[in-house]
Amino acid sequence: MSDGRSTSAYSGENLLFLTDEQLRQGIEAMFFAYRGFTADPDRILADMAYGRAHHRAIHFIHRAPGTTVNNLLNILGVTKQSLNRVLRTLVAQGLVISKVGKVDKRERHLFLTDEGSRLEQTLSDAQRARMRSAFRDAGPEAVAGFRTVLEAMMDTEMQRAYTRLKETGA
Amino acid sequence: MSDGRSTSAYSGENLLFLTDEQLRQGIEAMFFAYRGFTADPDRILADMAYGRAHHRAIHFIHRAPGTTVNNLLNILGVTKQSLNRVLRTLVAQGLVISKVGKVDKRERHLFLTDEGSRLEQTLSDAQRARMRSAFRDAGPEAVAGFRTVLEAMMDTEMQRAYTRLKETGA
DNA sequence: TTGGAATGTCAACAACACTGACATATACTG
DNA sequence: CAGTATATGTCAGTGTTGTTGACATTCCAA
Repeated sequence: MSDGRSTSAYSGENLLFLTDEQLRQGIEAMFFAYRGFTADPDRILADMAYGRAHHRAIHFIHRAPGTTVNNLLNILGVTKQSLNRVLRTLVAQGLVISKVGKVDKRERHLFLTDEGSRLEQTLSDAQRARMRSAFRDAGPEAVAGFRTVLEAMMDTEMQRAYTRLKETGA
Repeated sequence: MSDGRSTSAYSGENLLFLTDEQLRQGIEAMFFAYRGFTADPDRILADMAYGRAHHRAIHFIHRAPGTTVNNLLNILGVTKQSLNRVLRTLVAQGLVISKVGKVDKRERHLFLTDEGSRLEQTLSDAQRARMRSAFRDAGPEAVAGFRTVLEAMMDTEMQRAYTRLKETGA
């Protein structure tokens, strides 16, 4: 499976960007960048009783208000027990409200309260500030490439979820 | 702090890629892509008694054989207690050996055993396969942009660590 | 020799994930 | 209506990974 430098044997095309060394640099770049990506919200959350899991829930409830628990479960890719633990605290602290569905009363639709929205703003401002700085430094072409590679790296189900959210937001 | 659509007010330049909506898509792309990025090694490790922390330690020991514990600590960004727990199991299971330093006997230099190297191969083959597929689908220009944005997203200390590793491997 | 640096170890704890089992309410289907 | 399926919530137990704090050991250097 390991190519070594065999990829450079492809004659006409320039496939040097697919050498093992290039791939490894990509892997390490993902690792270090993801640390930076989560660092700012993590710092904010550390002072409160919340963690990264709360941030994720709040983010996607903000993004798709009225989403059901099941929908959120699929997006976040965790078990219902794990999500429920997070949601329970968020509801108890008054950051999220859970409304029984009108057409299907088994479903719970999730919304941020004003306080929940405020926290979402604070967290996403911090995260966006870093993303904005990185985007600005890199320029539009680099950003387009960044998005192309990330989309190609997702599992297909997540590509669908991502695309659905993208279209919602536009 | 929140720009709204104010970024589009910049007259001459095309800064539409810096709107809040674009930034949010970037944030979500990072989230979903990182899941894909770790999914394959995680599946392999789930069958063993190891987790993602073991993978990271093995990766960087492979990358820089003979690295000291302290050096690894800085790269991984965890406490020595947390790393020590991982290293202890890896040494106990015979995947890693820890050699007392020659010039400074306080230091421990870390190396993979043959078995450790085999596991590293298995894990990195899986991770590289996904990265290779994503890179190939996206093309060289996109890959260059991907790397540019990720580097801009790192903390400065991590940029240094990343660059140092990059130069080592080249 | 004293102080500081590097490392290791023990203990306690928290966040966040997992599985498995079970409860409840609702909806659909035959 | 009876039976099954779905959506959600909850309890109990477990594992990985991270954290602090405290303390011992070893070694180098002033």
